[in-house]
Amino acid sequence: MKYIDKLRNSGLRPTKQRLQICEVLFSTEKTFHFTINDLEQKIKNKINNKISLATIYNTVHAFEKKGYLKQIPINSNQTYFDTNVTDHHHFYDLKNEKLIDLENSDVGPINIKRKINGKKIKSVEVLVKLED
Amino acid sequence: MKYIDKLRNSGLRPTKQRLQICEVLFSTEKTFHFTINDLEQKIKNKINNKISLATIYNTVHAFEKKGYLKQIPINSNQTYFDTNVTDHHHFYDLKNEKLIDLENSDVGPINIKRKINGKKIKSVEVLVKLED
DNA sequence: ACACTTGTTTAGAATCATTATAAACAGGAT
DNA sequence: ATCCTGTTTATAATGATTCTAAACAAGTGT
Repeated sequence: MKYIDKLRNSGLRPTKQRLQICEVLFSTEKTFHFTINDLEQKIKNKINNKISLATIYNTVHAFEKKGYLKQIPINSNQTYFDTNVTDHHHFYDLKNEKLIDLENSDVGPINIKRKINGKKIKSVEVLVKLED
Repeated sequence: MKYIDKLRNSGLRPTKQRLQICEVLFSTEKTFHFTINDLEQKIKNKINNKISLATIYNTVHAFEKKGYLKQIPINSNQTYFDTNVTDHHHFYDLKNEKLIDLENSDVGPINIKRKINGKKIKSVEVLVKLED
């Protein structure tokens, strides 16, 4: 079962709650953006039972650390996550405060010419802010 | 006096406190990154007298709206601002939680091929995360 | 110079996302 | 089944940001 692998890989035991979180995050083909609150709501809707915020934060952060989720760099009062962990970027519509995926092919290769001593590049993320 | 213009342009009256904030933000040739707390400290050091946080937030946000300051899109518990409002990008060193400027010429032109109906691009920002 | 209106500053309270706590509970190895 | 250790939970603590409302200052008109 792939959820169990994801959890074990993230250093987490496969508990009932965590499997339910996985179900919400990873069962659909379509990827999506979410905040912790969005996720809490989705879980409440899907199963008929709430999972405490502490558990949700905990699990999401473990997945993020292992690369099963990505944080989207944006200044907002809430942290946004993405279930799409492939290399890609985002539009951010300032008026609606909505994120839109931007495929890598829509941006073209980004070649960072400068090097920082002793550091390697973990990710390159482009945020395109939109206004009316 | 250019500070007065910046303030008036941002819809703010040039008060003593706001001029002092301007002095800290815009008097040096060298640009810098800061959080609201950093700024509060800098002000305390520069003048011998504190300015209330409400005033600092207020002024910084007005400047940001007018483009005299830029928010740096990054997920952190604090919001980062940049006095460098030219087109440029950032490295973010995950270990030290430090930002480093990345000149446009070190990234090369970024051409966003996809268009969103009725929206125009306000900014394109690249964040390069660094690890050891 | 004075008074008046309206914008500003301030300290402190309120809010809200996130993190910490510690007690009850559950996995899973033996 | 037992035991050890990790997990869940409700709730409290934290900390950045925003709100509030009272004291104050700018700028205008007299």
